[in-house]
Amino acid sequence: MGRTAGRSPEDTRRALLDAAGKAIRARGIHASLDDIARHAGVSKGGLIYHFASKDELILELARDLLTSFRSDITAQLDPHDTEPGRLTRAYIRTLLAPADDETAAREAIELIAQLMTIPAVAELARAHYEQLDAELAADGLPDDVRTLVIAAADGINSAPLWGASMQYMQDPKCQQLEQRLIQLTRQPELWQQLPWDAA
Amino acid sequence: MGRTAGRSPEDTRRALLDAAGKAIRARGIHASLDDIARHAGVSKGGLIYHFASKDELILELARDLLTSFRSDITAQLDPHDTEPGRLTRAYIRTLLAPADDETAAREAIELIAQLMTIPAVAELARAHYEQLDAELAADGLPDDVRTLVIAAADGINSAPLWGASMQYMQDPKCQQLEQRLIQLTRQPELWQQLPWDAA
DNA sequence: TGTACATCAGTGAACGCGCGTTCACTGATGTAC
DNA sequence: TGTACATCAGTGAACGCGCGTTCACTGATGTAC
Repeated sequence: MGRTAGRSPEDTRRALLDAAGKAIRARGIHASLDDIARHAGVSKGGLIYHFASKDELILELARDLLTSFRSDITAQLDPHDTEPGRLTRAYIRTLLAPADDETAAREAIELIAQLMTIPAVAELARAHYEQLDAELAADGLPDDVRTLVIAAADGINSAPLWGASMQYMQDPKCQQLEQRLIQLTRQPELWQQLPWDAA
Repeated sequence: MGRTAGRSPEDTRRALLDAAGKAIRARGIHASLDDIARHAGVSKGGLIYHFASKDELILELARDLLTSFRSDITAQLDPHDTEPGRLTRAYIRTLLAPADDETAAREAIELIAQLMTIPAVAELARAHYEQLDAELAADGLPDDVRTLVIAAADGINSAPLWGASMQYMQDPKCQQLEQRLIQLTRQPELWQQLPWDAA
């Protein structure tokens, strides 16, 4: 019956990716194409017109999520902040931002964890990770402080993966930690000048 | 043909769980029962004799992994250490221990991430998380230091999930961070007395 | 200590169904003239 | 501005196959006497 009235092909494609994300979050990687397609208001054949196979759909979904994760970080860059560590601060804000409705950053991360079963997705994620890691390394912070701060942000963010409730990150403890991590990026000497034992 | 010579049913069960872990790590949750069974030297019917369904096999595997993760932590407890934070230190050591052959702790964690698709596994993991979280909270450390230290350990440990190479944790940066996190659990005042801005 | 019998620990063939993929068609959209 | 035609954006039925589950059967093990 041809094109569904009032929707461009790009809209359909977008709807399919969104539906795929929602379905896979709910039912895991097993979510069927038929199910995904119907939730996007299209037939299975229509889905396959946009994405040649299930693997391709999933790969595109991963690409989409990784890209939007990266642009979430960029959006958190403070334009008035030109000090060393500005990207690291944006990273912290992105990972620790409370989960309001449209901040899909963390949901994206959970979803990526699911998609990792497909090798092509794992490879893609690895490439994104390396790129971001290199940029963070060039952000002007000393290694030891950056390692601490990034690890702590990653840890808070991945807690829900292991069973922590989603409200965990709203916890005042986490909010306070976020403030302190950001302060450390501004005053790395606070950490470095502590009387550390020799390793 | 009845019992295979020279192996007790418990051995077979153990072999099936191990094979399931290996197969799922390699091929994801899609790994077939036939494949798992054959790698354990048993037929598909033999597998189903021990585990009534695939979901049950996976649930038992998750139970096994979570239990061994927990006992890995206990094994890292220092019997001479009776100071506050001793469980936290064992936790740090467990998560940051370099991956030698038989320390399955981190591999277990990666595998659990895969198994989370099954709701029963997610529920089980949540229960384990809550239990451990409660014990860590009762470990005698101030909240802010514990939150930092646990988050940092979690972050380092979960990095390979997102694409970091497995050698990442062998990195001197991570080794140094481990030392410092442990020192912080012994001298929490180092962290608490830093001149923090008011939130 | 040998024998009978129940149960255990499997085998392997068959079934059936969910689901990814293919395919023949089709109505709406865009473009040339 | 209307018309013809190619292409786009789908539909929906059918196929086929991988895989989880069932089932009838069986040889080894354990136990009672």
